[in-house]
Amino acid sequence: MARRACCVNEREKKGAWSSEEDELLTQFVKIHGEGKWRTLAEKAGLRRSGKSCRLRWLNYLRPGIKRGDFSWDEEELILKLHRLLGNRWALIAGRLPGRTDNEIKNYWNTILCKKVDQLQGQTSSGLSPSSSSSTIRKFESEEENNNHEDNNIPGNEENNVQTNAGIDYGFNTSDFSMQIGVDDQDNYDSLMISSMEVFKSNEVMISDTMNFDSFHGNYNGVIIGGNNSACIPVSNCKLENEDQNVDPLQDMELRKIASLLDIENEFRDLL
DNA sequence: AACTTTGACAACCGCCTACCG
DNA sequence: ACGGTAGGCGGTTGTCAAAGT
Repeated sequence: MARRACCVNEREKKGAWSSEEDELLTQFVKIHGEGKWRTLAEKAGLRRSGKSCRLRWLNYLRPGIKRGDFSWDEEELILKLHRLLGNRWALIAGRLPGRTDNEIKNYWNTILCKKVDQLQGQTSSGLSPSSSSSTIRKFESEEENNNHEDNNIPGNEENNVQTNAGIDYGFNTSDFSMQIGVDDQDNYDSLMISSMEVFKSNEVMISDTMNFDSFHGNYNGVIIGGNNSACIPVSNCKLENEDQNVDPLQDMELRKIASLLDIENEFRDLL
């Protein structure tokens, strides 16, 4: 269903928040609580969209937000979780107390992905061609994308479209690291997906919510790999004094993913 | 000193799902 | 069942300060 752009309002202010606006929002949330952001914005006299208020509160004004540099432990944990979860920043943030998904995403995009690239550069000689970053690319064009779409579940119609229990890996075709590693489009054995180099399964179920746009179904002999994860040395680490107050649903999902990928042992300390 | 480039990060945008009437 | 809204999420952009030339 097509949706109109929400919160389109000529009167709405955009751009950086002033300290006065921050104060207004903080006071109002303290009194009335979170939620109903649009009405909250109106009642507080803020010329901001509900979304903008929510974002500002969750990312900057909310109590307990940790600011400043990431510690080495946090960095390691992000690398490890990213390897497990891909770009699921909200899930990753759930494991780093005081850090927001936006902050982690920014940190990854500006710092960590470069480090990972460097690591891969140092170790690329030991990588299979399919797992080196050079083989990871965006779809070059809409046409190319459509070509894959046309071959959605190649030669496998009767086995196709096996959705499962809502497992959502959150990848999509705009994920820079996703590729279909096939020259011959009938050969999907080398299907490559970011961040899960060790993904080996005889029957991988991909849910409708995977946002692949063009890929749904069971794939035999799928190997999942990606430039973000290859050769990252991941030591077992835990944050010092880590508050383990983790959302049980997130916890379950982590377990589910690790189990599906058959990498529970590697991530045991996180689960 | 002036200009350009780069890095960091706050904020926005568009899409999605859940929920409600 | 359907349509509209709110909230959530990830990708992307805009902005500004620092670094480089």
